[in-house]
Amino acid sequence: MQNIVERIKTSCTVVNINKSCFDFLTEEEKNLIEQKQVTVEYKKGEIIAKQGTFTTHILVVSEGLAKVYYEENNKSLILRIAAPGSLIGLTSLPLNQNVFQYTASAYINTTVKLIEIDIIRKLILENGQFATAIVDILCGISIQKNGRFFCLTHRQSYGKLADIILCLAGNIFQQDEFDLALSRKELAELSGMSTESVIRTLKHFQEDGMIEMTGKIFKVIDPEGLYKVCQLG
Amino acid sequence: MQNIVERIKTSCTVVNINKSCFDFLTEEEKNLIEQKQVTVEYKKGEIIAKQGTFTTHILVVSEGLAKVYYEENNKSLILRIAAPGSLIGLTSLPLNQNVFQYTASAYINTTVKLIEIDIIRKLILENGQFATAIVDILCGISIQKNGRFFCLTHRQSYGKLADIILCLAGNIFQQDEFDLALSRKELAELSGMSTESVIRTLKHFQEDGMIEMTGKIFKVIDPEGLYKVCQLG
DNA sequence: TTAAAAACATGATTTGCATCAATTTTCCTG
DNA sequence: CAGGAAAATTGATGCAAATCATGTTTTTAA
Repeated sequence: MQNIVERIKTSCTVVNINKSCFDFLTEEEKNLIEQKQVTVEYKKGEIIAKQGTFTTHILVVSEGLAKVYYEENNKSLILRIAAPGSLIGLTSLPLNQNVFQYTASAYINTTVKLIEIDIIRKLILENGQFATAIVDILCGISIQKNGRFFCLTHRQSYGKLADIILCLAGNIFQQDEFDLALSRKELAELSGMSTESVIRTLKHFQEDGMIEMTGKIFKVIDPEGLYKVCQLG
Repeated sequence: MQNIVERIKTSCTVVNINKSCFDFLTEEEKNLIEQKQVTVEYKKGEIIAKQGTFTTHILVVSEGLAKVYYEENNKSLILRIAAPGSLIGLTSLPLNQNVFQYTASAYINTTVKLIEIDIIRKLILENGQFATAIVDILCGISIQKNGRFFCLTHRQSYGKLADIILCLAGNIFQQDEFDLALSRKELAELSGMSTESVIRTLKHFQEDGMIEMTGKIFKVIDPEGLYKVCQLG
């Protein structure tokens, strides 16, 4: 299963990072960061960063799972899920954009490291390898977002939900069976559909033998089938 | 009018660049680029870069207007409009992502400069100011994409079209009256709706006195009104 | 200059999905 | 462990917008 899910490329909501940008720092630079670094723990549901507030620090998710979403007119759009290793707040790097461009909240209990954004700016200026790594991260987020964008605008409900399920199994939990931390409502928000539709569609998938559910325990039985649903519907 | 449109922030499809990243290069570095630089002219409709092909060069739009779109399953999603000054192909900067992540084609006759991507990579590594400028551009694209993403997923037809019209007037043509180079079909593609719906909605806007149309000559009469439509519908 | 093709327009029909309404189940918390 | 709240479920209804069908105008190219 693991192989299958890995093989299948979904418009996933998570960006996987192979190598941390911090690996490219010198000992001295690492110290500079660690000196001023602060670690904060957030409980499930708490807001980690609020859109529109000043970005004084870049956030590094070290444990847990965060939801990164854009807000406008009391509506929200989930941009991505930040898993351990993800950076939050990079879009505030430009000096004329010194405010969070999105909100981040904790799906589950989440630990975050805070690094002064000016230090990051300084490192980009001074360490080419680090700058390259940051560029790579930004490009990765961009590519992932294109896929998700396409998914939410061009697919219909079955395809959208199938995509999210494959993403959760393949990228977040990385196994075919997992205890879903998200409610149906959150699943709905993630796939851009109504809660009721999510429930009906999940039931359908179960009846077709593509998934199994016992409460919040999910099991993906037929990833290839789900993938086909993505492509068609 | 110019003031009004500038004041109104839309989820616009264009990224405006105040300062070029190339301004941060030394004379020597500029020469390095110009030595190997090639200029190519594309006719209306021609493909400038095709998704999936190897990115050997970064493209700089110097004249004209290009459509940047993501393709999948014979469907396409317009990511942004590249106006003069825009860079195309930055998402291929990561070494493990050496292929165009989207297609670009010319809306109208367009002139493009080709710069070897390895030179750009080298400059990011060596020139911190340049690296910072590239990061800024990537962040700008990201922020713009969030707005567009939200617009296409959370607004309904009236709001989507109003947004695009404001964007065209305010950011691309930068005046209240302009000769629209795009067909209704292209307008539909941009706003993620059917051609017929675009036609009907435009008619509505005209009847409500918000715009005037004579063939392809567009005039925005009531930008505030259109903006309200964005917010509500 | 004329034929063919593309773009524009408008009315009728269909449909995917949200919304609404009403139960049942699960999960907390005092 | 009880009872109140939130979450999950199921069915009925409504609607925005796509699709279909058909006609008109404009553009293009031979």
